Parts: sequence; C-alpha cells; structure tokens
Amino acid sequence: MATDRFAAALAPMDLKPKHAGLLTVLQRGGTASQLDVARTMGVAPSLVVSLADHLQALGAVRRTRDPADRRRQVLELTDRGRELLAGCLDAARAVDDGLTASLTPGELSALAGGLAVLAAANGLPH
Amino acid sequence: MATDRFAAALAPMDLKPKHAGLLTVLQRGGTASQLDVARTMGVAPSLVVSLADHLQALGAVRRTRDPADRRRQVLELTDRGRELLAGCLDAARAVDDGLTASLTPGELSALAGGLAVLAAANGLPH
DNA sequence: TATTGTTATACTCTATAACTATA
DNA sequence: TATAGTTATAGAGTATAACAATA
Repeated sequence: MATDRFAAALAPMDLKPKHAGLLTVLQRGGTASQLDVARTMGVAPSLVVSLADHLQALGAVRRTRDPADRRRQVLELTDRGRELLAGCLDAARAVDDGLTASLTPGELSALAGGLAVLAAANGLPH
Repeated sequence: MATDRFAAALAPMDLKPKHAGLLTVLQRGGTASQLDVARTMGVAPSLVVSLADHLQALGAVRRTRDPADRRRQVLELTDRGRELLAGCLDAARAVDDGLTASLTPGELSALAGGLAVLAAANGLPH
C-alpha cells in the first residue's frame, strides 16, 4: 500500500519510486558512476541506464564521462534534481503521515525505532 | 526483503506468496467462490483461476460446482491444503524470526503492536 | 582480457478484454 | 441481460545476455 501510494504521489512529477531512489543515492554520495549506483540500489546495471536516461531527460541529473576512465559515466544531481528530490521527500512524508495517522505519538516513535533497528541490522540505509 | 525471503521459503512446497494468501482466505472463511476470493484478496478474478488451478493440482483445494448456482466454483481446503498452509505459516514465522532477530523483546512487541494498529486502521486483515 | 555502459531479449506478475456457461 | 468463471492478450517492471567502447 505504501509503495502504491508513493508511486501515485510521484506520478505528477513524472517520476517513479526507483527514480526517487536514484536521486537519493546521488544526494548521499555526491557523485557516482552508474555501476556504483546499481550496486548501491541492488538493481541491474541496465536498469540504471534507463532510470538515468529518464532523469537526464527531465534535467535532474548530469552525465559526464570520467576523463580518468572514459568508460565511466559519472552521475551528478542538478539544481532541478535537488528540487525534484525535495518533492519526492514531501510525497514520502505525506504518504507516511496518512498511513500512520491512526497511531499515537508514542506508538509512532516505537514503530519508527523498531524499523530503524531492523534496517540497520539488515544492511539497509536508514 | 520479507517478501523475497518468504517466496524462497515457500518454493520447496511449490507455492508462491499468493497461494499462501488464498489458502489463508479459505481457512478463515471455510469455503468461498472464486469471485469471493478475488474480492477478499484484492486481485483480479482471472488470477484466482490460475492460483486455484495450481492448488488443485497439488491436491490442496477442492473445486465443487455450487448445485444452487452452477456458475459458481466453490473452493474448499483439503487435508493436504491444511498441511501446506501449516508449512506456509512455519515459513512465515521463520522469515519473521530471522528478520527481527536484532530486536529486543520489548522492541519486537512495540513493533508488532504498531503494525497491528496500522493494519486495522487501513482495512487489512490482522 | 576485464570492465563500463548500452541494447536486445526474455521472464514474472498481474490486469484487462473477450468469451462460455449459467442464471 | 447479468454474472461466474475461463482464456487470451497486454502491460509494467526488471533481469539476463549479447555487444561496444575503453582500460
């Protein structure tokens, strides 16, 4: 349910959840080659190609050949990419808020705490 | 991650998560027409056909024409279906236990409590 | 020869649409 | 004419395999 609602909230920006994931990786890592991104996201390199194609078409990322190793396409967020990422975060917060509206503040922080422990213990970013 | 691990744990029984879902619906409801099951599971009726085909081939469900309305195929768990469902529950518990091994008992019960509230508030079985 | 990125292809999951039998 | 089930088809999402450029 969370993923479906998140996807629906991103659609007006012409983005899908995986695009938001790629933007997040770039924000955290500064720049990264496409293969780095694929490893970080746990997806096939060929998928990063199409995600990056789309984000580049939207003006959200810059693709630059690494002069030191011309096989590498280095990805970097643009200002527009940072704007879109902010929109993704807003969408995520709205979905979370809607989904958890039934929880008391105490239940919510206990849930968030438990999930953070799970993420850390299972090697996920948190 | 949970879904992937659950699917892997079911594979030796020649089942997928949706099959476990269908078996669970039948256990809870006793018997049900395929259309009932589709509505309960929130999937297309055509998907229930293939799920039921597979479960019937495994001997897990019985399909009987409703004599009162011969359009309806009534689904019912067999003994073998109950055995397989028990195996699914074992698999689910094993995945859950592995995934949450890093939580203290207090964190675990707080997490479970929070998720139960979420499920109830969002119309999911719990 | 190995690696990065790309393209072509295929597979999984599931829905929609068309069809059959029954009501 | 409407409904339950079935079959045929299509679409989304993503992986694998083949290929090109560079190392």
